[in-house]
Amino acid sequence: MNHQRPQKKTTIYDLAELAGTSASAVSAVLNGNWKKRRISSQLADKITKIAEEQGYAVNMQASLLRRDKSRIIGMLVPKYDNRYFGSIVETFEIMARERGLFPIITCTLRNPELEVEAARTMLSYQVEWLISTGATDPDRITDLCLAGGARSLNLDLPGSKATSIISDNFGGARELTRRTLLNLQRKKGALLPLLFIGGRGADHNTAERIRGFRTAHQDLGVTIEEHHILACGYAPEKAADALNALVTSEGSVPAGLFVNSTISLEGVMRWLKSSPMGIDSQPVIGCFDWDPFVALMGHEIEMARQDVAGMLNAVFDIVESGDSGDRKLIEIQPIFA
Amino acid sequence: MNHQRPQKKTTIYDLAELAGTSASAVSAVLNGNWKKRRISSQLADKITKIAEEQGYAVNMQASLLRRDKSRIIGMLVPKYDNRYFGSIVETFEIMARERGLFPIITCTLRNPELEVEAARTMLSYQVEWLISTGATDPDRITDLCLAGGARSLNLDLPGSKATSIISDNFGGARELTRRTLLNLQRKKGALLPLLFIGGRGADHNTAERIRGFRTAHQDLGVTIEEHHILACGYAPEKAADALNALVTSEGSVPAGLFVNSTISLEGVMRWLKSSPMGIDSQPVIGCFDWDPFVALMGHEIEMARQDVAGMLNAVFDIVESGDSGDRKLIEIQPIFA
DNA sequence: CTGCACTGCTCAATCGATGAAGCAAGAATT
DNA sequence: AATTCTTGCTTCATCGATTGAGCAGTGCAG
Repeated sequence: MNHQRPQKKTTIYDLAELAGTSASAVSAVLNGNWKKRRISSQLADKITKIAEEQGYAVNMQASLLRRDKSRIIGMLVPKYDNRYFGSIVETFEIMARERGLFPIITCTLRNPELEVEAARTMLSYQVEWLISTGATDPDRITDLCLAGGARSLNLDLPGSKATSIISDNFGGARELTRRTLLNLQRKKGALLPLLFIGGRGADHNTAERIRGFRTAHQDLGVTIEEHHILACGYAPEKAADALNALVTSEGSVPAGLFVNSTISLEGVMRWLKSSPMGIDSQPVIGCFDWDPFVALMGHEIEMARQDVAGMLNAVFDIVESGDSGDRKLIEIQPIFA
Repeated sequence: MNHQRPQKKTTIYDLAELAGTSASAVSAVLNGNWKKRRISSQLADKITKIAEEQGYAVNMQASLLRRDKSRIIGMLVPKYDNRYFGSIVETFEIMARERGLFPIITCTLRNPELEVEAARTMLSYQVEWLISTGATDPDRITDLCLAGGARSLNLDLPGSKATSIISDNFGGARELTRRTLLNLQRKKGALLPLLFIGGRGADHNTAERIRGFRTAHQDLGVTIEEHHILACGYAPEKAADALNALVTSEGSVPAGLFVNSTISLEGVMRWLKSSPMGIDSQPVIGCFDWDPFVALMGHEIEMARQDVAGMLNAVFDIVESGDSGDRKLIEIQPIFA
């Protein structure tokens, strides 16, 4: 048996006693403003040394209670299961730390109730800012923040009550569609309309991407089949089901696909793999989102990679300027390989 | 201009004034032990209603300062850029919340200094437990926790000073190797030794997987080529470089590969795609880790999927039993499709 | 009519860190 | 010698929530 009982925590009072001084001197030394408070450098050195020996760490709860700013920044994110959100979270943490902020992240599993509960918890922890990423009801969260003394921003999906930073979904989809149409022309020798699959018709991003999809077809003079716009949801199975239904009613699938996320693409690829169609009749694909393995799959798949660093730079510009002034919609161009 | 100045935060004193009662009654009501404190249900209802109207949220900093347990559980994770860690983080959050714990997660980018700094910060936030996932120096973190009044566990990579929960790397690699050898035999009609690629030879997991790799070859009476064990690091480029070097010195690559992570696999696949070898001479692959798109790639790739839920159940069993007693090594069997 | 139990609350100390205000002793100025 | 200034600290109130102790008022037994 090896009892690893963690020790009782050291406080500034313990350090003060060890150093034969007062807690307030210790506090002044440890947060670096001992010059302002006219503490001698001998005492400062002594206290610093003792603090190190004792492995002292401030009690943030006590410290933050006293201060007026928490320097905590929260983020709500739907899932960690794809490269887009993974990259958002990782970049967010790095950028927050670079600015001396402490990031807290929570995933809400696309569950509206969890979103609200998580937001409340974040407010309890005194976040100064709350970034709602891909939230189902961002305005609800903005209201909570407003009542709870925090500022809020929306990322990825826009809301109407706070500034929103999103991809240029229209422009990105238009370009992705254009590229995919040309890839298809190269392969088949003709301009043929694409199938749009994945996403929720009700959400802003999907609506804008469908608009870009339409515009790109128009640009090239291609007529869209209206029943080939399938905003069937994001889950992989939904995409597979939608393709099955299409084959049942029409006997085949278009030669080119616009897939609305890597999550949907997972369903599409699974379906294609098990489909009765021959390998050489595999469709040309464009995907709105990026994944490294997709880039390596047999198919040449065109991908629109959302500019995560660009979006988060915009977020932190606002956070640092402290300007939650008027609610803007900031659109960031996606990147093409 | 739309000044979204967040309001000053409501405290229990504000609520007490509004309800014409004392802060202590408000506190008792809001944390649900008003029965114990003999508050009438009329007053309880009144306070609850007012709190809701005001959008009150406790100040956790103040609350935690007073309580003895923080119910905060921290996790250090190297990256968010693959399905394994993504799944660990997501499952960790869910399980923590189910148990009334507040999870804080930080990624350390495989940077030893960041690991230590992040651990210190977590201690400042009064975590009760700190889970080090894939840490480069888990024992250092355990020491910090011990000094700082927290308990610690290691996940994914073991340490010597705290209980560690890891995959059964030996058993998993042995089974994965066996399956890959048989796949290769099915394809080529003969038992041929595999190439091991990826990971760091110095880390426990890679060493154990190499041991499993050897044992599986022995089991089937296949002789390993010693210079075909390439623990070249995890980054994709490292794997590609190692393969290039091999081709330069030997002119070709073995017909079967054991790839030590999806990250390394990314490099391997990239290299294969651009390699001069014909498509039908693509090697048979086994990968220690899982990714949904890999499962869909043209190749039949055998994958050992680490049992994230199983590992985290073991973590929370220990957390809940409060038993950091003796340091054990708990190994969880990976899952084969 | 006194004593005791019970109900329904309030008071005040406390958690640890912070910083404005103040104090004592020596140095410098008049 | 009397005064101001400067240095180097300490004291104490404060942040918001929690909780043991205590206090009025009512009900009921003896």
